[in-house]
Amino acid sequence: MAKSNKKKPTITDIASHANVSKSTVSRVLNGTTPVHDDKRKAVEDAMKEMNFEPNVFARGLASGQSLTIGLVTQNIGSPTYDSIAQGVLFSLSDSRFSPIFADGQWQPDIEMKAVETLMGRKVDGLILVGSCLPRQELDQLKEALPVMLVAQHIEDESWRGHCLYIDNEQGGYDATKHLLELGHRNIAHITGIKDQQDSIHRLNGYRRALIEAGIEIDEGLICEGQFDGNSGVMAIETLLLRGKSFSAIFAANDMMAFGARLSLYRRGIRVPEDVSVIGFDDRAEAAFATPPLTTIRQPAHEMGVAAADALVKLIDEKPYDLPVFHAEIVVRESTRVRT
Amino acid sequence: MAKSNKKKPTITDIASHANVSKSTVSRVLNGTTPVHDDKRKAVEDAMKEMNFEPNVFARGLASGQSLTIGLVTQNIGSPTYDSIAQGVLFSLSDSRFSPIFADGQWQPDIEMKAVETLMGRKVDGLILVGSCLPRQELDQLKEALPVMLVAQHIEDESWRGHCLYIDNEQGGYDATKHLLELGHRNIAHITGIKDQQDSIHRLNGYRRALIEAGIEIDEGLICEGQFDGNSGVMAIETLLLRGKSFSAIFAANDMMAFGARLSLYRRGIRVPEDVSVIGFDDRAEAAFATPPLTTIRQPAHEMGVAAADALVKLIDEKPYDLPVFHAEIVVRESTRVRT
DNA sequence: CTGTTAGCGCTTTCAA
DNA sequence: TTGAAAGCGCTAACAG
Repeated sequence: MAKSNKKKPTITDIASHANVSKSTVSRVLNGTTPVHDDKRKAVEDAMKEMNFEPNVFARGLASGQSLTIGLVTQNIGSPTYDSIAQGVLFSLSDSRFSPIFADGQWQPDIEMKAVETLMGRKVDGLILVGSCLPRQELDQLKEALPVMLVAQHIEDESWRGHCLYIDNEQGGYDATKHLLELGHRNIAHITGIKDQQDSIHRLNGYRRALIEAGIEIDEGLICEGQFDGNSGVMAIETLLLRGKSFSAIFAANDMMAFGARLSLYRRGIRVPEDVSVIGFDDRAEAAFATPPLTTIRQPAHEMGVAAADALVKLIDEKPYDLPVFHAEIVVRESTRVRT
Repeated sequence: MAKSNKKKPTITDIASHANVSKSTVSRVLNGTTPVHDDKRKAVEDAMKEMNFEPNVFARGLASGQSLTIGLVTQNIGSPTYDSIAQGVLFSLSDSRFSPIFADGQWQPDIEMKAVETLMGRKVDGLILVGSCLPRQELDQLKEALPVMLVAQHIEDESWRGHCLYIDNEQGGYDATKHLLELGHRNIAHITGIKDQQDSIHRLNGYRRALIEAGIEIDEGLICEGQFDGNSGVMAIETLLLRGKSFSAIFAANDMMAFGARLSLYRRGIRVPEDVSVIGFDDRAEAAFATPPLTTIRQPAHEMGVAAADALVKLIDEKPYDLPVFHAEIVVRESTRVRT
């Protein structure tokens, strides 16, 4: 494509070139109404020949559809969410929709602004990844346009089919169970951001596994983290300060697991010989940590793809069903039998 | 915002409400022509009161401007590029432009398609991060609309002010120099993807530092990698297979450094006691690796911000100047004096 | 199945 | 400075 030596052709040009009316051109463009094969052919040829591309704005103005979908993330550049976004992009890349991004930065008011920007651009649908918006706002949004929630679960009939998530409770349970099966009894847990859904569920899973195993929960073994590397480091310090002894740690995400592992390393506490460590997320680095980190993998990319697919179906008012996603444990070398 | 109980107001509504013509409303909206203060006030009040938002499509159709900028990345979800994208989003979030994304996946033809999609949406400007397009295509693009290149440097007068990059050669030089200053003489290098600009420059920096230090370059100490964790692992194997001895490694990015470190760990070769390792990027995990990784930091976020700022200025035909970015070394614990 | 006819909401001459 | 009027390119009734 060079600089436009000729003006871009419009449907009017195509119409006259193909000896039909604008409407007919529009019809073959949108497939809204049957068109005779010969006319269709003529139009298609003309479009090809003249290198026609419909004008998005004219279309949007006339139809009210924008052929864009809005993607709201929290803290772009963060672990799992990136992969989800990636999946969304991937899926959308061969649909007729284009994505527009906005970031909520984990703050409801910023997220609201982001959503409004997107709505201002008349997106045909919205994908919210890890939204922080209050339930009420979400309900209103869903009322206004097709919405998919990713990495979030609203337990209400009205949201059925609009939420895509993994069972974090189960993930937390599996992680803890794995440690239990290796013979560990004193298992510490570094939680995620307090009050955050994922954190709570993972913690609950931890509790359930322990209780099922008949182990009394020692609240002193539970440390609050912030999902970042530093809180992993701090957590170990806290644990040690509390004088707690433990032979295994379940961190609510990989970054904190890395931090914890570093803190142990600094103190000469070996992983996994002295302490087993398990994370959550399976970031790219997990497989190359020393030792490679056992963790819970979220099928983030797949979730992104599924979310986008579902949203497009939703917009088109076609039926769809949401695949069920499971977190799966990836056993590597940071966990081992208690000695 | 609830379900639209009322239709959204248009400038016509505002006009009648404020007792002026549509044109006047348009003028205060765009500030294209002076408007009397009292009329302006009336219009602004009406807009506020009726909660007016201009329709993007009508605007785009009438003006030809879309108020969107296209962001083309390679392999979203990858290290530095993410942060750049993040910076772009950040900067754009309080401009009048919204970003649209597309991914090139490191493949010129896919990237070209991505660009075309974006152009189809009439973006007002384009930011290409680590583009793979041939020079000729890029020239044509720049001819057609405002373009900023990030993480790429075209040395030509015509591209001055359109490229944002760090000096990778200098980064490679600094990394190697650091190792040299610690007394290392046998320094291995794991390169990035062959023929990729960044890789080449980092390699050149490595060479220059060695030559300056009067060390003859041993091609056997240079291993080709792919920027991923695995190639780091492989590189060490190759090096060992070649029977090369080395006391330090400069990996062209952090992921490969992690891989290399893991491979050494598996063999009981200690870092940094036996071998020093330095990476490039300063990913979030680098600070929490065991031991924390010495690396070269790219100010990715800042570059994204700068690129977006510059592009907006470019679109508005305002003057701007590009800040100069430097890679800086972050010394942590994976490198130490040769013993 | 196809053409005609109105707009969609805004910008932009052109006069006044 | 302001208003009137003519589209921007396309979709969507409405007849035929």
